Amino acid sequence: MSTTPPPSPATGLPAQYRPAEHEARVRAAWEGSGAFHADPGRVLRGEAEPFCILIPPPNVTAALHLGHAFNNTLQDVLVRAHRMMGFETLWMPGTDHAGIATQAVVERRLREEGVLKGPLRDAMSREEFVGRAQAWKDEYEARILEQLKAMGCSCDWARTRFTMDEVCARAVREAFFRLFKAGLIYRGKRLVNWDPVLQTAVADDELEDREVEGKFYYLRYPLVERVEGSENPDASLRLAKRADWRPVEWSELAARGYPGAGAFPEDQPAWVTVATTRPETYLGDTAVAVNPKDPRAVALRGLMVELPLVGRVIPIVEDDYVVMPDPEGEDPKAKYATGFLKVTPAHDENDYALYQRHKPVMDEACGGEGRALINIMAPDASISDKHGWGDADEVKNAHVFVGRSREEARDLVIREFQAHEIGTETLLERIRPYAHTVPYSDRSKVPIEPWLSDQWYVKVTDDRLRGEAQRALAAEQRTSGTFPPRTGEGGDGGMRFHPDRYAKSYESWHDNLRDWCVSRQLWWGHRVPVWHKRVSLTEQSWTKELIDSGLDHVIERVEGPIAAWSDGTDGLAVAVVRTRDQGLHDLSRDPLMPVVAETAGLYDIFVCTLGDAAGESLAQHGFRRDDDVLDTWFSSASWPISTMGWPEPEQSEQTRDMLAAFNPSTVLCTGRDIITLWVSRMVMFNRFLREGTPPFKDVYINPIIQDGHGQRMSKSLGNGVDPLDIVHSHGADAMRFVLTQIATSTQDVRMPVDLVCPHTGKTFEPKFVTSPQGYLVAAPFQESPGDPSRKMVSPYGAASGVARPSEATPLARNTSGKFDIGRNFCNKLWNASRFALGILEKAGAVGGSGGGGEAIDPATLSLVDRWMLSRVRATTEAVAQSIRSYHFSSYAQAMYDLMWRDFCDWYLEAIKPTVAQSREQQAVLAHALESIVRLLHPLVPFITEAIWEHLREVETAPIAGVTLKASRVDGLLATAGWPELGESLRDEKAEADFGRMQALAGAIREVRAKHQVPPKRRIVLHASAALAKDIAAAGGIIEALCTLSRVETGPPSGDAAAVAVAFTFEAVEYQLSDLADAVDLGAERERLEKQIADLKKSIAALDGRLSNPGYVDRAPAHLVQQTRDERARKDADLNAAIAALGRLG
RNA sequence: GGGCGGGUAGCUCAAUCGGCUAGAGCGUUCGCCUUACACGCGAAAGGUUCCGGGUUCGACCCCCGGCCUGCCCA
Repeated sequence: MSTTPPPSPATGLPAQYRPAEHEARVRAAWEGSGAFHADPGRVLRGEAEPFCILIPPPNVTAALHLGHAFNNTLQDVLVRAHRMMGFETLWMPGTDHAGIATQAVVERRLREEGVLKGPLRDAMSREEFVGRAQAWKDEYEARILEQLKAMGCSCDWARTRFTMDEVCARAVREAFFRLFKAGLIYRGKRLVNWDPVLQTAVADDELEDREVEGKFYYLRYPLVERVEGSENPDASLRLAKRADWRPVEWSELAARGYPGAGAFPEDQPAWVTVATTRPETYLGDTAVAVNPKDPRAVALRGLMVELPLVGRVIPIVEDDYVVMPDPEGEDPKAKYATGFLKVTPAHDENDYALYQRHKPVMDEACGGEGRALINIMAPDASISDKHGWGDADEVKNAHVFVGRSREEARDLVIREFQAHEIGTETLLERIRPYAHTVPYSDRSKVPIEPWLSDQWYVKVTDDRLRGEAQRALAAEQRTSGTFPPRTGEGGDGGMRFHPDRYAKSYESWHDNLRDWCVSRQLWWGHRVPVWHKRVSLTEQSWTKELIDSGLDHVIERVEGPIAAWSDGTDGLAVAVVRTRDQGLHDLSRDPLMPVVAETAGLYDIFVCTLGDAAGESLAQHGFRRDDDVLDTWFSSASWPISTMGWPEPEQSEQTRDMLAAFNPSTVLCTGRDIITLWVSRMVMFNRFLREGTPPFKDVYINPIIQDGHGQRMSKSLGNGVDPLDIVHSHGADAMRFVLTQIATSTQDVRMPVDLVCPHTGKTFEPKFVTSPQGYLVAAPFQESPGDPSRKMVSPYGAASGVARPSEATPLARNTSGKFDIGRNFCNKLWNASRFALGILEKAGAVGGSGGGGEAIDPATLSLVDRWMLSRVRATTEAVAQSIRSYHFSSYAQAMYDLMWRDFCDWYLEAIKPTVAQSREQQAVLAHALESIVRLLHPLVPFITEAIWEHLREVETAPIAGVTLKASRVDGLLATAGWPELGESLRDEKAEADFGRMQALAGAIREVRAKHQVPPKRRIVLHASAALAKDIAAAGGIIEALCTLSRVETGPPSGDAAAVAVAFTFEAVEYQLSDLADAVDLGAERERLEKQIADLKKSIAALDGRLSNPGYVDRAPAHLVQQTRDERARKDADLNAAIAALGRLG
């Protein structure tokens, strides 16, 4: 049960809203009530429409920053609004294990603690490490959930998930299994981004490019030619005897028409010069490439190149990828190029691509299929002949390099090239400095090694995945037709992006999709559920071999090219067997059984199981489980269904009926970088695994929060602001209001950040420094403003680990003046409510005495009351529209205007003299305030709930057309009804009439201000009979708003006339008197002269428009008429002002 | 290299379909502790809508070219 607030009289409320006094109490009431717990039964029984958001699970590497606060605030705004609107609302919370990122931070912590010195794998067991990571996860999960709760997020906390918990793990296992069974997961040997420290593949988005002052090394490779008549019995050039090759001399090149050959000594051996930034990789070179347009290319045809020192003979291939040299040119590549490219396909992406184009000739030279891919490195990036370098024993001098690190090997290669000669020259031609970008691992901060390795791939390019993702897009958002037509499955066209321009990003991503490497060489993650054994199979013996391998019970069920079977123990597991990846062809089309003569041999058999029991039985027969874990995005892709208990939601009370009620969910809210990483994959998985159902109907892409320097806030940069700091300095509601207000559809948001001095509590702008990654960040140590002897640690200092807070140098909190608007807004709301409650209390409307009775007919109300109700009605409609279209900023802005401008500035001021006596006005006041508080609740839930504790006690007469449904749970505002104001409350006449009164008040106030009339001084308005009648009809509001003592008809007379001032309103001149004991004529003249000048200027502009025949003839008639009316009004105003000035003399 | 944004008051941002004297908040200036709120109230000043062309009766908005800037993808 919720904690009941003390029923303090509203008049006793403090004059300032202090968030800390309310947030904990309100939060406890919410959490105790179960108000946020969704009931799928209501959806399935048709009692309520579902509204569902899945949280983008924050990763557990670090606490949340303002960017997350932003994203989650917007989700909560949607969720709270729809809950009040009567939807059965589910906001599914949870966190993400973030495999590599978490493993990296946990490793870093272990190293800081001194637990870890050398490589992780030598220091502890997998189980021990996972335990450590689990502890980290527990710590940060708790912090993150606490942050979300402190922000007011109304998640269904009882259903909180973690991507590695049992429920999610079950779904991930099933998803992998079904994809595997469908032939959509395969094993491939590819170049990956290899992190040699963490020793895992990393994704492209886990890289950062760094500008490096490197060097270009120019290496001379001797040209050779096959000795005529030599026979190579092996057909393998690699194995060719030394005697089979002879050096080519410059004179021969000259004879072949090689440009420039004449400049070299005729009888000396000739070479080509390759330029490289990574000379150590030359050990893996398997070709030299030249551009076919290069004039030297023709002369080189038929020749080969011998790799110096190691002696491998490799072909020269022609490829237009090669940059032609241009020493004088602008392009730095051409400027530094020699026109010859060393090709190291196993250690460079571009070279790998080039190899694909020249595979036959390169493989042949190296001795067969796939042999030109020579991997010369171990997983730690040291030079090794154990990972695919097959000819290290055959070539000369190779072993001097083995065992060296990348850096040592580079130096050694250079020294060797310097020490050896070709003819009269050294093999090293020259070294030039060269600035270039090198990809570094975001996690371990070392250069990435493109590395050839066996990995698991999801065949996302298959139509069952990519096609489904493309067809999910709403028809009107599609622009390209490059994907196959619809398959007729449900869910096509069900998904829409907001703002819609992001649909294009989504589309083009899929157009250029490549298969997705899902294995990671980590310990923290979902372990790949595949068991492996290498088996020798021949046509005669394959059945026996498989039986010996423990696959006996499956043999009879083998059908077709892809074999699948039930394991017979738990009735669940099915497995698929695949052949070994011999080359680089598509494995999924490679039949295993039956074995035929040409495929007989060694096979790698991979078995995927659903349950571990099957795995254990395989293990007994020598199968070994894959060590790798899955890419985090694999489990993220399952998030929409794993959280709801797929594949067996009925197994637990928590997940029962959830999929049926809430999949697809309503909207996903996320950042635009996530479209490619996550959105696409969720769509593929959800549609593949649930018969075409998309995971969500809408995708809302929120802007990005930048710091004061325009840099994106991020965990890894360390420039993030803890939302709890803002909650501390401004309150959760102030933060939420401002975050909503800045969520426009076009712009990212800049958020200048200050520090709060922990010694003095003062806010100040920190000193900034450039971080090692090149970003502008608050210096780790800061000085207290005004007292440099007192120091503190900045949040960046703490996050980056550069500085550790202590008692003497405590951690400073962040804040930002941006949130003042929200704080002020809350304070305004608080005081308006306090004031209104005080009035209602005095009138006896609090506590059940003033309610009931006949509904008030709005038509009988005073002008200001009708106006207020009309404004509330209009805003309710505008806000609903803003929410429907995800225009968060306009929601906040509409509420700001309604609460502050309309309700406080005009309505409350206008009713002050009358409300105490008018029960009708009290009813309007109560209904208007209550509507505003309800409309504001999704934006500022704490303060509105705190006000509601008092407001819900108010009872006044009902107003026809206003429906404010009661709270559904524990009397909480969070479950109260969204205000419903009927069309009957629309009152355009009241809005127009009140608008006139506002303009009149403005005119009078301007005179008061110009003449510096003391605010309390009551003055006299001399109006025409007609205006006096309108003022009277408005019910005394002009008198209140302008501090008038009275309204007189007719001009001032006697003494009053001498100190009266004229002003114009609606082109008629009126007078104000009793402004002061004497009027400052100079000020009055100045005021009128300025007014005349302004009027003349706008009349000239209007005349210009009207004198344009094109405008009068072609513009819509009503606009032309409008302009003419405007012109007439201005003219009358002008005449009145001139007359007034004339009278001043 | 391809794609998508942004450039509007000193600052941060609005401006619906091409049509109001281009609007807010902060800051500034002037006057006020007016019995809800100084985290407030009243008033004011402040604009070559990045530059150059074009379409149009009319352009912050549409088209072309350029400059600056941010992001996504390769």
